[in-house]
Amino acid sequence: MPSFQTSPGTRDILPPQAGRWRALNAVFAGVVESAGFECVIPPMFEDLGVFLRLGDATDVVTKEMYDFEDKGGRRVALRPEHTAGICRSFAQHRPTTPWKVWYSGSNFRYEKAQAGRYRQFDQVGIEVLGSTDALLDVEVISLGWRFFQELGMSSVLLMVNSLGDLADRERYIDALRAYFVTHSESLSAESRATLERNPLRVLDSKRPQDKSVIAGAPTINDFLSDEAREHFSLVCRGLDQLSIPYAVNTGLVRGLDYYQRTVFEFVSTALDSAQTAVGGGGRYDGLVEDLGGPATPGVGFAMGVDRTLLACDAEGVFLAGDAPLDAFIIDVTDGFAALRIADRLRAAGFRVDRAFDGRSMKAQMKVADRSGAQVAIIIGSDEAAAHSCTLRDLGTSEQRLVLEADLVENLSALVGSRTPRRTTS
RNA sequence: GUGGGCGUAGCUCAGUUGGUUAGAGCGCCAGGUUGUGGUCCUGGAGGUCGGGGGUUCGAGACCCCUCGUUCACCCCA
Repeated sequence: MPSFQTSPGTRDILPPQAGRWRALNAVFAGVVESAGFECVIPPMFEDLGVFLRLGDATDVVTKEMYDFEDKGGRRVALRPEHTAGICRSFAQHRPTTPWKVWYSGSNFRYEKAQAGRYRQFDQVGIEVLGSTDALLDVEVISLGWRFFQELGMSSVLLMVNSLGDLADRERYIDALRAYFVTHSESLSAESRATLERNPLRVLDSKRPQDKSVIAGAPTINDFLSDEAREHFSLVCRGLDQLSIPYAVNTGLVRGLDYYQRTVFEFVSTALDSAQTAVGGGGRYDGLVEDLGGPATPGVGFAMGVDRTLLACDAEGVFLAGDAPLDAFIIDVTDGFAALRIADRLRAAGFRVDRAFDGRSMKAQMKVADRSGAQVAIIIGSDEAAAHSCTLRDLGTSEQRLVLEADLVENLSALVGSRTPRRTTS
């Protein structure tokens, strides 16, 4: 057992899995940049106060925050999500609206790890600040949908709901509390405790005992203002226009307090663990103001990278790996030819690796084979004497002798031409 | 934070009611093939059996503690 290993809830993303993460990020960036979103990179930690706006009744704030005092006596916290930091950033820099940004990075929550849930977890997401347009909600949702489509997933379901405006929501919470209180003897002990803190969360209970009580609970529908109802109706009509399938789920409440009006969640039916939500988001019109900025509406989503890849595994899709090598150089002389040729071919734009430690030709050939390279470039004493090398196609096993001076041309013929890398000389 | 399962080689796992030097497959290294990979054959390296304590003549196995991991709850991506 080594002296050190990863801390609980964290892990090393090793190749080839790490290559898949980068590929997923690339797919995401491609989707959202096609809609005019630009990348933003906020800090990983912020003043604790930024995150306290997520809601003092939420677990994210009350027990999962990775907070600490730094050497200057500041109370800071590792971000548990990106949205609050991005709203703080907006309030600080006041960019022109609508501000359409995307991000990719780690978040931190002090929870006990389980399938699809880690203390350090990655999300990709988008936020739009400065517009109340319901069709913007649709655009945001549609980009999330397209992301899963481009990964090749077919197990993703979209659930939408409206939490109404602040006043609607408060009236609803009151009604919900009153209802649950009168039925509290039928509720589980856990749900009774939840009821004290946040009646909305009781709707999320997965305990069978609570099912019937929840089924009879008042729904948010009856409490929506005319404006909120119209907004939600536009969202649904927009999704219809794009032929994006969805289900209205009046029990969908989301875990953070800042949501208003539209909320949505993407769940994967391919996941059989307890965590099936691969992403979610909604509208948060009061958050920027809460953080001391101008009253600014906002809408966005975050997708869990880990869970999305788990769902891809379960579906057997998006099995992207790292790009293979073009060539592997085998030098059984003094190694200088490999050194020289590798440098030249890389400058010419090829992906090239080689062996070290003066191993036997057989050993180097095995490494070349495992590397996935298409071509082996072999330099033995005969080739070295003739300023040449043997090009062996590892797929067909055909090989021929070429002059070192003609190497780029001959390799191009086998693996295709490449664009030379930029040099300063 | 609470509860259950599991910790034996790099990986996946065997290991009988406690009984000699702890095994297999895959992977890795070397050789067969002194200039050629993917197949095959042979050999080799690699383990304080998660850690600590206890029971016993004797513990990988049994007991306690601890750490880690995993699944679930809480909650969430």
